[in-house]
Parts: sequence; structure tokens; C-alpha cells
Amino acid sequence: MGKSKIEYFSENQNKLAQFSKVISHPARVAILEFLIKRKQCICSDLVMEFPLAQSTISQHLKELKKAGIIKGKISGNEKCYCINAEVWQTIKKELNLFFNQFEKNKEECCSD
Amino acid sequence: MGKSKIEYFSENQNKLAQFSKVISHPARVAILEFLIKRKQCICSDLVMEFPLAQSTISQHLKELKKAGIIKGKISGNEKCYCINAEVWQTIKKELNLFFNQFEKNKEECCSD
DNA sequence: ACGTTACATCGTAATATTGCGATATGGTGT
DNA sequence: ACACCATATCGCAATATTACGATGTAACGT
Repeated sequence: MGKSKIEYFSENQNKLAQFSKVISHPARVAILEFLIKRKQCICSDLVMEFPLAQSTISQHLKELKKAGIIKGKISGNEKCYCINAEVWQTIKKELNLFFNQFEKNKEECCSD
Repeated sequence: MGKSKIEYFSENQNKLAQFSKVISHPARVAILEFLIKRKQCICSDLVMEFPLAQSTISQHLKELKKAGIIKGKISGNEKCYCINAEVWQTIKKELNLFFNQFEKNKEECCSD
């Protein structure tokens, strides 16, 4: 009970759900938008920008990194993060494929 | 703690996160794809199709309905569900806007 | 070597999600 | 009125997520 029955669904359905989960938290959306604006940043930039603890930011970065949507390069003391362009395009494409499956048909079948 | 600090983020960031959350579970992705294929269906169609209890399906439908992505019309005994075309397009557009914020630049700033 | 800075990870608490059985609601057919 | 559908909701248990402070690790400056 409570445990997701993800094994019953297709690989594609699970992949899409996972991609969506990454951007299903406003902090991660905000981090990604910040990263787009600044091209790159380090963890402490985000700690300054957002009202979240360093450990919390670090955890969100870990999630984003796990999904591949960002990448980080160690540069001496710091760790420089940026968008992973390839994965970004992949996720964008997959979401588009999903949303393009539905074509509006003239006759609406239901209403509220 | 553990409570999401959603109040610190913009309306747009929260909206995008909420839209994403709806499709961040494989069962809901599967339900939506089923709904696209069949144009419309009732709850018991889904109960037959997926290895989930009726109450679980009903709950996922509730989530989808809350987000507005589907709508349901009571038809006697049954409740006919289908995609809400308008909301579908809205979510698609919002996600596209988000993903189009990032343009690949030639020089990669980080690597793994 | 020592303190500082940057970041990750651990441990824990609060909260949210997922799932199911049981039960409620409300329309259908008899 | 009654049994029978279809669906919604309630109550609960298992699990996942979010968040933070404390602590660990590793490079830096002195």
C-alpha cells in the first residue's frame, strides 16, 4: 500500500512521469530559471538568492543532477552548475511528444 | 518542517510546478494516454485496464480533474471523462514557454 | 598547520502522496 | 421498495518528499 505501482506502467510513461517530477517543485523551477538567466552558478549563489538552507538547495541540485537536467564541474573550491543542453532538449521533446498526442476534436464529449 | 515553502516562489513557478505534478505519476500519464486513445471513458474502463483499485483510479481522476486537465459529465449511472482541450493547450503552452527560455549556447560552461 | 569557504551528506521531523478496503451516494432496473 | 450498478469519499498504512541543523570533506588562504 502506498508504494507506487510503477512496474505496471510502460517505460515511456515512467520516464515522462520522472521528468515531470523534476520540475514539479517551485524551488527547482526557480533554480532552473536562475541557471538559465545566469548561464551558470554555484550553490552559494542559490543560497543567497532563495530563502532555503544550504542543505536544501544542495538536495534540490542533487535531484536535478540525478535527472541529468543540470551538470556540475568542480572548480577548485566551488562547483559550477549549468543546464545540460542535451538532456534539456530531450525532456522538451518527450513532453512535446506527449502533449501532441492529443488533437482537439470538434465535438466535445463531456462538459462539467 | 518538510512543508514546501511555495509562498516564496512566483505564481508562474508554482503554476508550472503544479501542472508538472499532475503528470508526475505514471498512472496519471497512462490514464491520460488511454483517454486520448479512446476519446472518452468511464472510471470502470480504467479499473478494467489498470491493476489499480477503483478507489485509487477515482483518486487519480480527482487529481486530474482538480488540475482541470480532464472534465467529467455525469450521464445517468456513469461519469464520462475526457480531456479538457483548453486546459491541455494551456499546460502545453506553459511548458513550452518554460523550456524555450533556454537556448543552447556554443560554449559549454561545465562538464561532468 | 589552522581557520575559512564551499558543498555534500546524515539524521530527523513534518508533511504529502499513493494505495486499498470499507462505506457512502446516487442512478437503474425490477 | 429493493437489489444492483458506477463512482466518490473516508480512514488508515506504507512510502516519498521537503526541509533543516549538524557534521563531514576537500580546497583555499595565511
